[in-house]
Amino acid sequence: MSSSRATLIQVAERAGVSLASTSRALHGTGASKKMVDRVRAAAAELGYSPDAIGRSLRLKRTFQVAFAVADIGNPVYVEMLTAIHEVLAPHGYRVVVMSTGPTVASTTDLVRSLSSGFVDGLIVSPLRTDDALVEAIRQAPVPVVVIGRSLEQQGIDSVSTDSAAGLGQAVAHLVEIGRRRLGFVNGPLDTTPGAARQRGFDAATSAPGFAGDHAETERAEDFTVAAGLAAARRLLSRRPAAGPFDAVVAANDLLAIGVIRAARELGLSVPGTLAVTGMDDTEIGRVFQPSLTSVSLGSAERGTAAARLVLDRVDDVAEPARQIAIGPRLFVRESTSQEESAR
Amino acid sequence: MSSSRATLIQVAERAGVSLASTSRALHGTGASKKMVDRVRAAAAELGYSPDAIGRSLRLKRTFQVAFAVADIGNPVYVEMLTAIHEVLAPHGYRVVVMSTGPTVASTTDLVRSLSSGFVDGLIVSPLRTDDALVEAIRQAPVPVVVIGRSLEQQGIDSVSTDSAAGLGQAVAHLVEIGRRRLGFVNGPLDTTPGAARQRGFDAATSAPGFAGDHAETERAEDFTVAAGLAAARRLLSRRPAAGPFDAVVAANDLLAIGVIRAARELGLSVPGTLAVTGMDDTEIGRVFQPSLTSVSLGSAERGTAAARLVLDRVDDVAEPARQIAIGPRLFVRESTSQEESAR
DNA sequence: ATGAAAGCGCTAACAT
DNA sequence: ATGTTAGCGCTTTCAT
Repeated sequence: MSSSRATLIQVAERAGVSLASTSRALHGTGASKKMVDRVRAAAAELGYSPDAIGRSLRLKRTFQVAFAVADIGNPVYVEMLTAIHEVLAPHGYRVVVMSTGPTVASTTDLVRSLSSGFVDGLIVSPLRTDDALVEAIRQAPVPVVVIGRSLEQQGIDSVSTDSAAGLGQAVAHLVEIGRRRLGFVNGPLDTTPGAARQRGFDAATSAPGFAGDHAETERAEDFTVAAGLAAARRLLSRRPAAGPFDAVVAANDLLAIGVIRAARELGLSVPGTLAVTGMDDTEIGRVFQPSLTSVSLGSAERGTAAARLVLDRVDDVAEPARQIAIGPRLFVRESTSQEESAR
Repeated sequence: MSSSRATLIQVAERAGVSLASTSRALHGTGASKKMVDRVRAAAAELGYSPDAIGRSLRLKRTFQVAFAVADIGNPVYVEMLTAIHEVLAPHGYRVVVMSTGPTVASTTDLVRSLSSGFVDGLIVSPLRTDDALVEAIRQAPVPVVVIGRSLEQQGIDSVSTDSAAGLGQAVAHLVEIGRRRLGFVNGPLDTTPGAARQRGFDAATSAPGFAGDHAETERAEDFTVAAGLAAARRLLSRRPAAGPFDAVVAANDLLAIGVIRAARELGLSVPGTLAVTGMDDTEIGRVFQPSLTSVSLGSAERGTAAARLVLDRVDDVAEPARQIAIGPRLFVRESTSQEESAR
């Protein structure tokens, strides 16, 4: 750790020119070649590097964008973060990771804290949403992009996906491979994804064309492996009149892994006796044994889209709110394949 | 998004008092109750919230700490990030995530960029280290804490772990459960962890007390599942004179998962025919099937320790460099247990 | 093309 | 206890 750093004034003195010329020379805006050389040399001698804070104060820009999520441990958010970073870094933006906590109130507080002005924009993926949060977002002093639910109506930029339709794809696939008695392990219903996925499952299994014999939901406390394991134990211990479950749809990959572990405990082979699908198409699901059939909701694409929206918004504040939708897409893997290689 | 925000001057005008009194009243330092009430009221009316940039410029503190890693997708770093966040957030610090890229040069650049002064400290976990990086860290204008290799000699705060010893624990365990022909799937040797783990494996398998019959290394391109799969295919296709491998030590959990997938391809049961150990004790390893025997290097603890070091350093710059070591610890799970429940 | 000077929002030293 | 004022490092208008 060295002593305090050189300022622009010191560079100016060293070069024997004015402060203004020094600034201009370093930015290459309207300065003679001679001036530029002279100033550059002085800056190099002093090991000068511009101060981000002074610059921000003057420009009223911090070159920082925050990404706020409930749980950075969830692989979905990590994927989004990586994608966001890739879009923003080339534009000179740093990404600040913030933890919201699971409640709406804590998320709302965080959005309100933006008024301290340490970021130029925010990308937030709230697990739960209410009117207060929506209002806080509208009042926010910097652009906010929401990943999760469409809030175009409310005049908020958002990137959404149709997880209900995604659930339909999973159900359709299971029926197509001959499964008839479906269980659904969902997360908490009061969360945005939980509610959407429940709607999707209910719609798919109550549609006129549904060829299955039975459909039943069990709710996990949380979108985690442990909660999925517990929920699956409860679900699989029940014996529907139509016969034992031959497939379980899980609301995300972590829950699906919990389901598979529960199946193994009960001596049910996957996918032989029990086919299992996940959602989010995570790396962990892809490398799991058996690898997980999963509905991709385009985590990386959503991150990319959100980052682009923020970038646009930072430049042009006036445009009307935009909404970008990323379609779900099913990837079939071992956990629903009849011809899985023997263990 | 509302219009521009109220400043302290505006609050002062509204309250009809001086700027200084306003600042003091809001901080509760030496102001009468009357003054405090008056100012608070004015602030509330205007919806005032302090500007982080103005404050930073004056205090020469940003209340930000950066965490720089090569690959935020690696679960180890996510665990560290979570731990760092938990320590720093209560102290009012935000955490900025930065991506270094895999090379030393890019990491060195990043450390040098600190001179722009947008953070009060840096926690960095470099995959590779060289003299230039060490020098850049010493020259850095803010405290830097290194997670990975002990750099106490160089006067740099660091949090290390003894992964070589950890490898010894894995080898000892395998020998103890009767395995005699060990393969080692390591990552790149020119990385800090790769080199340390190689030393650990070599030391453990060439020690006088080593009861095994054979020990051989195969190097993966990278510390990932895909690289582990490829390396394991190469390793397992070889037939040592002493007989086929009955155990593989992997340099981390991701590689171990790759090894298990390769074993399955080749029809080798794990742990029956082939016992496999990982390292890092990640969530993904714990929920994998079979769950992974793994050497914990205390990712969360290292993150916590690093965050505390930065915090101390921000307050007191003068203290001599400190080095904190977190001991490795073996967790035995299904991938090396003889009595694994049948699939 | 160059220089002088204002001012971004805040805190703290100094004066009253 | 309260007010006045300087100044953190930078960019940019304005004048030359």
